[in-house]
Amino acid sequence: MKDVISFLESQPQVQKISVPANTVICEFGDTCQNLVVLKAGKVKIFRVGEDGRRLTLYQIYPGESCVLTASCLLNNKSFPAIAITEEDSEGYVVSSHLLRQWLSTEPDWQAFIFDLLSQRMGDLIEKVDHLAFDTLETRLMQWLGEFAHGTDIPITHQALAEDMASSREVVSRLLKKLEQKGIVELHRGHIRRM
Amino acid sequence: MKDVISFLESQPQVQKISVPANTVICEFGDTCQNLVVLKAGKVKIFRVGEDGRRLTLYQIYPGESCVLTASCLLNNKSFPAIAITEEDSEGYVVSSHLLRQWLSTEPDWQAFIFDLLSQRMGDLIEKVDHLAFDTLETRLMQWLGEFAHGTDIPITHQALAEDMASSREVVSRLLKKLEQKGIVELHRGHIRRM
DNA sequence: GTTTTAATGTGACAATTGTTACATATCTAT
DNA sequence: ATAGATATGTAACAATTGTCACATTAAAAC
Repeated sequence: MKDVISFLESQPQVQKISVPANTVICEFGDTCQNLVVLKAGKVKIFRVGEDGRRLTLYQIYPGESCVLTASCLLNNKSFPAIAITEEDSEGYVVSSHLLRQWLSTEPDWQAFIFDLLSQRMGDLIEKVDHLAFDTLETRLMQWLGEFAHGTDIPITHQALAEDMASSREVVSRLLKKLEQKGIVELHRGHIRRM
Repeated sequence: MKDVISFLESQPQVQKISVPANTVICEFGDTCQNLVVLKAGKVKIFRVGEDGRRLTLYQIYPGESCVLTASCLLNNKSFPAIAITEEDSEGYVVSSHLLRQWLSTEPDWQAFIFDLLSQRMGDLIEKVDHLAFDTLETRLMQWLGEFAHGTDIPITHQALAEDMASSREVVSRLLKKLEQKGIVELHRGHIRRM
């Protein structure tokens, strides 16, 4: 639930960990040993295609944890993506053993894990949906739509393209189109929703 | 685990249900009341885009259950897809209440549910991956590759196209290409892997 | 203030996928 | 055997996306 953090704080077995920004936490194929619940910072989980193109699967914010890690731990699979801190981050380290134990003994922990799993399941289905049915322009608008009107969204076209497994030129082109429609204003390094 | 069926058989509270082939079990937006564990038959879960195009998310075989339903039940969300029986099917009906209760009291049930969740999570990530990085031709080959060489795969181009959110003509065209490469043999109503 | 670096703009063209509009072939029912 | 009905083939064209090759511009570093 929302208060995993305070629960974890109260557990003496649980270690804290700090990781600087832009650090690879999990490589593709890694065997996960622990589940980390994020206390502060931001982590991005993405896949890399054979040609190097990337696709962001989801991001992890404070109070959340990585569903893929949980899935790996619970099924002894290897990590099927890459995880990188986008900001200086800290979190609580929960061993595979504790994860399982608490699932039986701590209803709140169980709820937290289930919430995690089904939340991300929904995210992934949405992602599948957008990839299968929507044009890149629609997906771009959808991405931008997650920010409030009048917001300066700090992102480069390159980063946006990587997020969507597309290329910079295509994203630039489409953004220009959106600017002509009056939906955004383009500036170097940031995009403003109108 | 593998023996949910015998576990469920031993529970007097659990009702059985039979559904004929090609019946819609869950509509988009439905509120799920029960989790059904499939005993026999086959169920397909798919999304429908605005233009009517479909995309199969996954299929459910005996001994399995619908992860989306579980996710809905555990988080009180509405069903985000459509479920249809592809064959005459029967299953065990587990109420939301029992589902939760057993999660605390029955380790095997807990394992079954977690397995379900993380298995499908993996499937969805694969699906995202293919949609984002692979051409339709690659996806077709991958689909066909799940069958043994020399197998007659009973499917029409139309059905294949629907499965991949594409159109019949494109699939026909690509299949022809694969036939010329000697990868498949095309016949009316079935495709033979070589 | 120049220089350097990073970000963006753009045109031309290729590849993939979708659409339209039929033709043809193969099964099924009578 | 003939008449639907269903499945497949295919050509021509449009739309979307990707790629290449640069030009331009804004910010950062010196």
